[in-house]
Amino acid sequence: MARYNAQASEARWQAAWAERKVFAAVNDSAQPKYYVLEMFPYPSGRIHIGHVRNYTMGDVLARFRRAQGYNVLHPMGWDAFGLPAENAARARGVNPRDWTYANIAAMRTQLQAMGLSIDWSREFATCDPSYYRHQQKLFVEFFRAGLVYRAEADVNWDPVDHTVLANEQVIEGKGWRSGAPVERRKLSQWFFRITDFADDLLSGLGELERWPDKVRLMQKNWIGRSEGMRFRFGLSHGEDVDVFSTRPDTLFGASFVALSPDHPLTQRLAETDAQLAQFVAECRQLGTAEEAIESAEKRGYDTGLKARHPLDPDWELPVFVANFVLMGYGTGAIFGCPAHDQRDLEFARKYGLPVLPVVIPDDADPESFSVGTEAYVGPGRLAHSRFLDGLNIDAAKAEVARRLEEQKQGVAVVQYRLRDWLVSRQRYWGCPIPMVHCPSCGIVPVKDSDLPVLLPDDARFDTPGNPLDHHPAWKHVACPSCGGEARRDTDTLDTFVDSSWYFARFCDVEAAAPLDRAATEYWLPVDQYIGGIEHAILHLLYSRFFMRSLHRMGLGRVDEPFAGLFTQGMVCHETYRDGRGEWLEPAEVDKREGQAFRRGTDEPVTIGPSEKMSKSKKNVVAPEPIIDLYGADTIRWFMLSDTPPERDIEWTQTGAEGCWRFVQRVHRLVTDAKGLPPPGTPIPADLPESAGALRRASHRAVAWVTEDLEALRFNRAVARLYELANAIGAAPPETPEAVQREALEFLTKLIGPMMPHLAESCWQELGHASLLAEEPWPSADPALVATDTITIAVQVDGKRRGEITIAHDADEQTARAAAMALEGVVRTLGEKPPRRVIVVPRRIVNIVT
RNA sequence: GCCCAGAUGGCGGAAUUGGUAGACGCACUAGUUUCAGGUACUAGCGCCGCGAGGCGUGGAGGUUCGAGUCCUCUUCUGGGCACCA
Repeated sequence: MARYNAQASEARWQAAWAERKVFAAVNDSAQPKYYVLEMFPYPSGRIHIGHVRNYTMGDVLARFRRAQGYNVLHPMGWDAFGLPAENAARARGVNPRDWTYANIAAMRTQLQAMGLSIDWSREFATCDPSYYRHQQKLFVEFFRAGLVYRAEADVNWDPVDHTVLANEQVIEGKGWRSGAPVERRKLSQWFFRITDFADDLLSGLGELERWPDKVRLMQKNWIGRSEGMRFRFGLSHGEDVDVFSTRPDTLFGASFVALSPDHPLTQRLAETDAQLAQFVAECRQLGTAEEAIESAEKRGYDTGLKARHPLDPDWELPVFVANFVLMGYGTGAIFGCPAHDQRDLEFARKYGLPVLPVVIPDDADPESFSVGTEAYVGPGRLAHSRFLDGLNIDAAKAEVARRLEEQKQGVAVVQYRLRDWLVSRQRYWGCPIPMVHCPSCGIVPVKDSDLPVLLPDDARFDTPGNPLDHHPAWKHVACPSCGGEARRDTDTLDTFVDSSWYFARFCDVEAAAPLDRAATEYWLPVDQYIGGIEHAILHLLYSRFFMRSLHRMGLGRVDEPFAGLFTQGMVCHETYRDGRGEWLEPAEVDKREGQAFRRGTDEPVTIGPSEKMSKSKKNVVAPEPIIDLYGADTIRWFMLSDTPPERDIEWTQTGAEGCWRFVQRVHRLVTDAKGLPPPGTPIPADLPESAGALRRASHRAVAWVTEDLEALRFNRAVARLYELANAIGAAPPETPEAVQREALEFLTKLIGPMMPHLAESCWQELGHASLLAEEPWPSADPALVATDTITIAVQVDGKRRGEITIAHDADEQTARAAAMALEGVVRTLGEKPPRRVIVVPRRIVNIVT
């Protein structure tokens, strides 16, 4: 019998699907819609095995929902702007655009070889001018709506490469490429006003029921909402300083006020205080360079100023500048309450400041309770706090708030950790910011009719810094407003902007406006979004912000872009090292009798733990050779098998071989079936007893696999399909052919979303002229899913002593009688009469002595 | 340091959500087929024990007729945030 030829089959069915445009989504359909999207890839040049897992999962869902009758949108695009293209240009002199589009072409071919049910007519890359022109248009809209603004900001500046670095690109205080110590510089930069939506982004998380709790929690922490008070201390030299605190209840435990080294008052004081200036400079240096390494020691500088306590004008507190007070949070100044804040405590101990507990645990004595090296942050009642004494924390906060607000000294505020989103990048390969700086008119947006602002083709990459800024002509333009000489903004947008709305563009890629209202309102939100956990905060938060902004600007109505989110695990592999400790690639290793050797030799190799695939450890497995050897269906099946999709999966050669064997086995089950009746033959009414088992197994498989796919439990669906294949293989030869046909058709349809090429071949083998991809999902007969007899366990005192098989609707008496008659039960009970018999219908019988 | 998640055979994992622990796959063992390798097929496969039986879901307690599942404490592993007042 001919083996299944995956290569021939896969090419053939891919062509058939393409020819009939099976996967084209229609924008006006009476069917319910289903939008499934995997996070689009960066065109690095080749797909890796993580992509294979990601896109396989999305494809299973897309095919499954399509078979269920949904109008499915399953598009693909390219997150095509970014640093690697520019680095390639610098290193090898290639044009970033040529490099990117060549990579896209290569990866498209590879993805298509996987047989994904993608509507390729909607493909675009974010570096297409036809995409980024709309993004520029949106930027102008954001600008007009006041949602984007320009401000001075401290940035990470690489003095060798002459560019701003993202925080992630600063490693131990040094530029990741140049190795030069990063400087902090104040530069004028563009910001998106994401903090405008802080509360909305936070409360919206509550409705995202089909998001992992973990991601919602991470976003919640990132937004970092704190309720507290901002209030004013009068200073001895006549100025005021505002502080923020979440614990105004501890105000009578205050022993100092501390300013950030970057606080404006600090700056002013430093102008006339050389020692302070020196201290501030030291803090700055520590700021970026050492922060990550050392969990910095608390250091302070006593300014000599005194602060008047807001609730007692006769009480003076020393004013310090302290290295642990951040300018970027709250007001950049705090009051220190050492007994109830760990940082304040460390600071107070170092500088000999008082430590007065004012919140006492309920079981402690206010007079003797003291704080040693651990600040007390638990619940309790106020003490040593005058009119607050005896109150609980919440009541004390309320009372302090009432008094300070009455005195106009303070106000209750909500503080967020979230900062506005800095989107300027001094890079070439990104979306140009469509703004013009005019000496007389200021900042003026480029006219709509002049969009897109195209990247110049003749930029040079042989000097450090921003190629757009260096370009001799590009930045010189006429002011859109007055027509005078002006200068383009030479920065490009953070690539996270590109990915903050691409899913909305997929709804109508031809639209003349950035977004087509009707199309986005039909398709959005994305019903199921699938991608890596590494985007849990930034990309997902930015996209949520974008949709809210578009709503506010009247360009959309959907606030939450992704109704369902699934974060899949990574693909891992064992690591190998030779005797000298050098890493070896999997292809350099042979395994025999559980030992590993360098291929073709007896030199032993040490097997290390399974880890995320990385070039440095050489444990990378490329998908192409696997697809060439076994076909796409085998690698898809592997990715879905065994490991739950949210966990890391380990790639193993033996596992892949097992999947390949199953491909062959399914094909054999179908081609070996002899004398099947024609498609559509009804099942005979009077089935022999022996046929019932296969029918029930088939219908149960349909029910269970459907359930599992709806819940994205692919590994369980795979296990059910093995069971069905086993049941078909084990069916007695006299099983009626119509029942065999039903079982084989179910098997074929159920594997369809996972191994679509094999399934098409089987479908054809079973005598069908149609494409399986256009066939509806099967449905199970509930009567056949339920069993008529069930086997339940019988326990004596909680220990299993046997099992009984009874009718599924057997009454308690029958179950009890059957249980009591069991040999094991009789023997265990002996002479003892049971005290109690617990019968849980369809579950268990437990006899208690 | 703070927050979150997890721990089940040699391995990946399943367990109808408090009711037969180990489905399904991988690996392994024995046998059949084959010149041989592979494939395919049959049987076995948590641990101890010849057996009856006993033990068993990181560890220690607890609730319950009954706990992998619930509660308390604890150990380890992974992840996120990191001076956020």
